[in-house]
Amino acid sequence: MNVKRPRPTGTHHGDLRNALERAALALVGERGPHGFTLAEACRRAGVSVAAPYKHFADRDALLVSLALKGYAEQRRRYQEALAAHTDPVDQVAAFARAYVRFAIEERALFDITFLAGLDKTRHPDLAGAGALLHEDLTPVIRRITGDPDTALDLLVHVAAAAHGLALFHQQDMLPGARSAPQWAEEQAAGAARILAAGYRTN
Amino acid sequence: MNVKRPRPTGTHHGDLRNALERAALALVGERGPHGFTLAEACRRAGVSVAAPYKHFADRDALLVSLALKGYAEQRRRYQEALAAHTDPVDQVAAFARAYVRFAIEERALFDITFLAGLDKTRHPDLAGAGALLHEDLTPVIRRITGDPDTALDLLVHVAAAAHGLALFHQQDMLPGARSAPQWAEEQAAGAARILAAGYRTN
DNA sequence: TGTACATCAGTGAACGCGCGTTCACTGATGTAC
DNA sequence: TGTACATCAGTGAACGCGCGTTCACTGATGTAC
Repeated sequence: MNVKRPRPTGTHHGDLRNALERAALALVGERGPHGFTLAEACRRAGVSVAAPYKHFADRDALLVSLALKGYAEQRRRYQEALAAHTDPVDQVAAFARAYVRFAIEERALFDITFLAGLDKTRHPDLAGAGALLHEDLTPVIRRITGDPDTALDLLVHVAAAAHGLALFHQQDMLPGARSAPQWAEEQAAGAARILAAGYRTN
Repeated sequence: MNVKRPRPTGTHHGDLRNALERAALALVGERGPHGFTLAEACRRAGVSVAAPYKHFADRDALLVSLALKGYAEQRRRYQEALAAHTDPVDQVAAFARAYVRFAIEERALFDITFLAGLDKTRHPDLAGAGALLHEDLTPVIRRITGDPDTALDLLVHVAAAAHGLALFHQQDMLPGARSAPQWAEEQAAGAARILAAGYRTN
């Protein structure tokens, strides 16, 4: 029962596609949004540099595959956050918190979806996956402010605040106790509440 | 009177340091935060690849020099924004607008200061320059909410919202009319006002 | 159950590329006399 | 004003490196009979 046998059955890896994706995530986690190279991922998967081309068209295709997983995971988390509340302001706050939490807990996925510089015009699937997130959120925001136009404004504000807090946290730009992950999450929820309240009274 | 002579006086360029920095800015503007290479900058400055080492210790040193200029320009803009108003909420709104405007008008400088992945622990000057920005802003925020701790919270919220809006704009993630630069600026100011009001009533 | 065979996930060597950096050098510049 | 000279900003050739991608190949796998 050798669990970590390097090559389970002869020359066939058996799970190379996943192994490469895992290696890519690890690389981005260690080295930042642009830290992934095919060659290093192969090294870590214990495989020759030509092997990935049996599973991915090219280097970018592997990143796109991960970006799609990133969008799916985000969507799952946001839907869960929305479902946990009934009051729309609570829902928006929970979304903002979930946004920052995703950026922290799944930093590599977050980096790939937002900071790896993937060209969305060359990979239309990505644009579609991003649009889905938007669709899930708009009905919630509409309950806060009726006008669809200002509703979108509020959504952008909340997402921007969460995004900014996530990046500030990630880049260690927050001083002292504010560098804790919970602080960033908490503040994203707080900012979302204030913004929602501001839009409600308008 | 040949104004654009490629090499004004013999083998001496005369203004190579600046020419390299300008080429680097152009590269980052065209290719993104990681688009700068020493070799390409040399090509554009019409100079051999060894020439930069007479002016910069290495590749990173050139970027650091530009980052410092980026911080200085930001500071100039924020001080100007603050000086144009007396009411602290107006000042915070003007700061947020100036933040987004800097990101748009001086995109390459913005990218280098925030997205090029310069290691601040290896370049302490950068950390110091960032701290200066913080120092200029805290007295203004203190006038909105007396408690220094919540004042810092508000500052982080406003900066985060502006940062997020700037990045969303830069990455073309804002739909339709919202993709205009003025919209992003306007919304940053609006978000700052709402956040400031929220903290005031707390 | 045993054998022949098509499939296809891997190998390993090679390619061209652009990069950052180093080196001995050269020749224009500005200064001292 | 003219000349000798130290300085130093440039050259150009070379280096080693890691990268993405291609290619003919090999050998284990699972299937048909």
